Amino acid sequence: MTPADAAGPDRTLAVGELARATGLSVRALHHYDQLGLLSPARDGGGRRRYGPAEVSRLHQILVLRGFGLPLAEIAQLLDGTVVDPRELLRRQLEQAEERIAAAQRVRTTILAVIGALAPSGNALAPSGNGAGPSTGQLIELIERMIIMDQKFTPEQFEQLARRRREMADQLTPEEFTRLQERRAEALSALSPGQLAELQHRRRQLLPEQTP
Amino acid sequence: MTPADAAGPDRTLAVGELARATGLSVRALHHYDQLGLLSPARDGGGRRRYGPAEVSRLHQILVLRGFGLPLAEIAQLLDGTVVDPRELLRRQLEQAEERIAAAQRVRTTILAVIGALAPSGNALAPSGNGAGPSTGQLIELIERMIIMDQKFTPEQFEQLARRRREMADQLTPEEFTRLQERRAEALSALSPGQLAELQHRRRQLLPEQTP
DNA sequence: TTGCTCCTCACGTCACGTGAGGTGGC
DNA sequence: TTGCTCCTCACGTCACGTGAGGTGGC
Repeated sequence: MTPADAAGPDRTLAVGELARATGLSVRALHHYDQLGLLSPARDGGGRRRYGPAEVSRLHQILVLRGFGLPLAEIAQLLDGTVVDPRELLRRQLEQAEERIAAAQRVRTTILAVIGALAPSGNALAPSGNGAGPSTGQLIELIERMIIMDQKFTPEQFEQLARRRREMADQLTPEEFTRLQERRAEALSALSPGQLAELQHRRRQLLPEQTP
Repeated sequence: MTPADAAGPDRTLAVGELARATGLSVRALHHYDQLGLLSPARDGGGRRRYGPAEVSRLHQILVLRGFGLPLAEIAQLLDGTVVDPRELLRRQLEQAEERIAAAQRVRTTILAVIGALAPSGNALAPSGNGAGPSTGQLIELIERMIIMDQKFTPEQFEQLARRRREMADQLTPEEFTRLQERRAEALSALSPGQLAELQHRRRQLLPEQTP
């Protein structure tokens, strides 16, 4: 027994223990080690041993990762190099708000599509009349909902949804297909410039921009 | 001039034109071609030519991609193989709502941190007193905000924020550091089981669960 | 001796980005 | 002849997942 072994109980964790404790994978901890983000000491056999300092640092890593920061930036932050924290907060706030807005647009559109698919009130029934809507019809609907979303207020939108439901009820599948074909033709007849404009408008709606 | 050349004006687009029109990169269109997701015809020189059908299909691809669908699933959908559209809508709705909730938690926390950093009302001033908050202090704050978030109502939270601001004003940097050190010690003194429990609670708050 | 945990390569994933090196049409 | 667009490899990115093959402690 060497003097170094004479200390108290081991307050250190093996990689598997830490993984179980944090819900991370062992591989993730290996990864952090490779990056130099979290490099524990090694025991005689070369096995990783995480002490209080490492546990605490991992703690901080997880907090920052929860904010959506890339690991490289987390490393910079924790090592005190570069980066203005206030600037960082601003950026993360912006990104969070963009994510909220984008996801809300998707949510609104999906809800509208579900509503339009349920003329009799139950869109989620296990296919009462056979196969359910075709993919083509679905995409048609989605596109229309996206266009609707910003041209009308929710009230107008509700009105239109009702009308659309009535119309859809009267269309045969053949008519629906023809409608889609006419639409594809109209689109393909656009000049590149017109197409660019249309796509530009579309892009303004989908990825960014706070409503 | 061969008979095949005698047709009307070319209603077909080169890859670069389509890229400019849609805002996609040429590389992305190449990628879709490789995947078999969108494979245009080729001219004599082997160059891609996108006709009305391809433009229309790309249109649909972009709509579905905007929903967050992986390209592989988009391909299945458009080829009519597999996949129940209603099941898909349900899944995408769930995911959108999870994204909203997660991003809102992050937003709330950041706003609270910014508020706590601004005892004199202006957190974004270009560093009136030198360097701004240290990373350690920032992480301390963030952690506290996360814990606060679910233990208190917004009103209680406001009260605490005020008190915390007063306290922070009275703490010297040395005291702040000591506080953080004590916290790290307390954490490292936890048993793996206790750590697991703590991390489990944390995980329930951060990634999933609708508030 | 049998499990269990640990180790280090090393390739795979996803949706492209980014050159590298070369060809054809205006 | 000079640009511009196009082509096909093919490696890089980000945060790991997933075996592959082998070793050490209870």
